[in-house]
Amino acid sequence: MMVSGQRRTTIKDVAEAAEVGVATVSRVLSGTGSASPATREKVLAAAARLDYRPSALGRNLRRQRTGGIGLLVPDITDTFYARLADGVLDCARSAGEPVMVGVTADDPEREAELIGSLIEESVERVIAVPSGDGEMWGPAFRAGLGVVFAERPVQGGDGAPAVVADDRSGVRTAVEYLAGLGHRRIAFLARHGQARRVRAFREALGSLGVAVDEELIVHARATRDSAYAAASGLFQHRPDLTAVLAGSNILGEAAVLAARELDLRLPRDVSLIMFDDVPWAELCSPPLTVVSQPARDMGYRAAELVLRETRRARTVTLPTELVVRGSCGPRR
Amino acid sequence: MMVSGQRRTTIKDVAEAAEVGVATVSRVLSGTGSASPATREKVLAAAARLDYRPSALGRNLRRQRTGGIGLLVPDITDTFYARLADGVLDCARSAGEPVMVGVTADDPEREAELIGSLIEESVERVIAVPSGDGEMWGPAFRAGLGVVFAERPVQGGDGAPAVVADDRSGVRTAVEYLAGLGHRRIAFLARHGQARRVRAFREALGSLGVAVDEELIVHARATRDSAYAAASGLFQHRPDLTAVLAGSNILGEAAVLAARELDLRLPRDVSLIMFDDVPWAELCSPPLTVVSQPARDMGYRAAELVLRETRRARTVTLPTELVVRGSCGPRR
DNA sequence: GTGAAAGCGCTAACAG
DNA sequence: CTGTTAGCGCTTTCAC
Repeated sequence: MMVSGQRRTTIKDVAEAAEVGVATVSRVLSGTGSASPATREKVLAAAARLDYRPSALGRNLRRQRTGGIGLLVPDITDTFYARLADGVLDCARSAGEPVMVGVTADDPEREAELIGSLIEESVERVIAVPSGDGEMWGPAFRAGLGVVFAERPVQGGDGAPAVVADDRSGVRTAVEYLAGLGHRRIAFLARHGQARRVRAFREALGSLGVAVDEELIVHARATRDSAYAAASGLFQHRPDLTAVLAGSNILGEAAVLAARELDLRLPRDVSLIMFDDVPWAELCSPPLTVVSQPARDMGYRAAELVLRETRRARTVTLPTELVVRGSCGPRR
Repeated sequence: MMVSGQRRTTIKDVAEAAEVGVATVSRVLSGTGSASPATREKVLAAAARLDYRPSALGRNLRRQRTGGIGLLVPDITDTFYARLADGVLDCARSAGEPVMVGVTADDPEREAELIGSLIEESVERVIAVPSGDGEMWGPAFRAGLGVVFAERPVQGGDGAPAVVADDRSGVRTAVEYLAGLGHRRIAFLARHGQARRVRAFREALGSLGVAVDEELIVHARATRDSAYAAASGLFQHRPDLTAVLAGSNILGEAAVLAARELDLRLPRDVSLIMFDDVPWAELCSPPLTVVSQPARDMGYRAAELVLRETRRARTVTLPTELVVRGSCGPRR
């Protein structure tokens, strides 16, 4: 029977069992250096017999570096970030690296705390969807962290690499499609932190010769409640709008709900395009036209980047695609 | 300008800067033992000035225990598990514990690998949705890991605690509701590993005096493709069924898609109840009647449990609730 | 109240 | 090819 307070099997135990020195065990097990076939066998056998697992703690402390990578997302419940995380996790797993996940709730303060605890854990690589303006990343850079941003680049990001979707082209394509359907009063539901998309929205409108109506650009915080309030408020204050571009799936969901609540029919009364393709977009009534983003790829690429080299700052831009379904119609 | 290869600030640096011994620094910073107000100040000041963060590596190695907790889920992309993870992450954050997340894809082999790497990282507490029959958990128990299972208990689980939803009552309520609507040919779309729910389904049917038709119990693997294949196959092979209970939101999604593809109308041609309430259930057409599960709470409770004491095995069962919307109708 | 010193498990020099 | 040894950063006796 197994007692609860058993000591962990250490490299020393293996060395004794195999009747060799600890260094030899280390060499054999880590594949470094050389060892005679005979000793190699003895060590392997002993290790297997004792069910030995080298302690990452000891190794990391000695080598002065931790393998693990940190992942900071605003909300793991949002399928976009869940898919992003999935990509990161997959890449990390094939590299054998553990991943520490933190949820920032898009709150810079919470983000700073999480960065702090990552540093404390000696995590030296982190992939993050930065909150706010990414103002909390100074300490991280100073601590020598290898950072790759995802979804949103950071302004004064000291040239930290980022993996982002092609917002400009995504927004432009959506707006042009809407304009082609005759729409002129197009609203944009944005989350805080989507400055790039808002800018792209203004640009797209401008190059189409449509005047920008600032009231039609509405911002929400990253919660379902805030999203709903924003969408509902928009529909009520501006019953003259004929189309909406939602900056995220949460905002799209809110828009569908709010429209339904106010008895606005899609696409008869109002057309809707949502950023990010999610499984339910097809199940919705009507099926939603979306700007799909390669969320999983973004995560995977970010992980690849952070595992290689963070020195040379690059920004990887991944393509978006307009997926036309049934939520847009001609201007009423 | 900051060079890249800077050494991490250690307790020794702080000791020197404060002109005290390292032991004193340790005592002050960890709140252990006593120190004179004067030294206390000096130490705190030095630590703040140097922006010192104690290394969890050193601490854990010395104390022979790691704070962190491991979290193993089948699929972080499934909103049920994402919400579960969210609960865990939230609880862990308020306890200041880092969380390492792994995706098992419901594959026992992958699960075993992940368990191994958690042990290697000296993680000593783990929350897991076990894959398969949970046959890979022997080594974990042997290694002295504190394990709490979530969603599914493990049969010979050595009395490891588990936090689960009340499957029996959830299934029974759903089946009774369907039966009350006149349905007799009720199918159950199950994921592998949902043996409890299948059993409950048989029981519920039995106590209602409805014969169990084994062909109406269909199993799928934990992927969207497999779910769709199962749902589609079921509808095609058994056009006589009048109601379906889907064991997960992935299976529910598949059922809606498959039904639509085969031109079966909900709820006219077939009634559908799905396990797990998700945001899109309301957006679906028709809105889906569901058995809601407190996914987030399950995660939170599991984290609380694993952070306290794992010794005394308990199984926490959380209630489910039938949320009636529009996907069920009287037998056609 | 405080400092010196002994390791925790591991790897990388350095001898042999 | 292999064993001995010196730490990595930290906490914790144990003297002072």
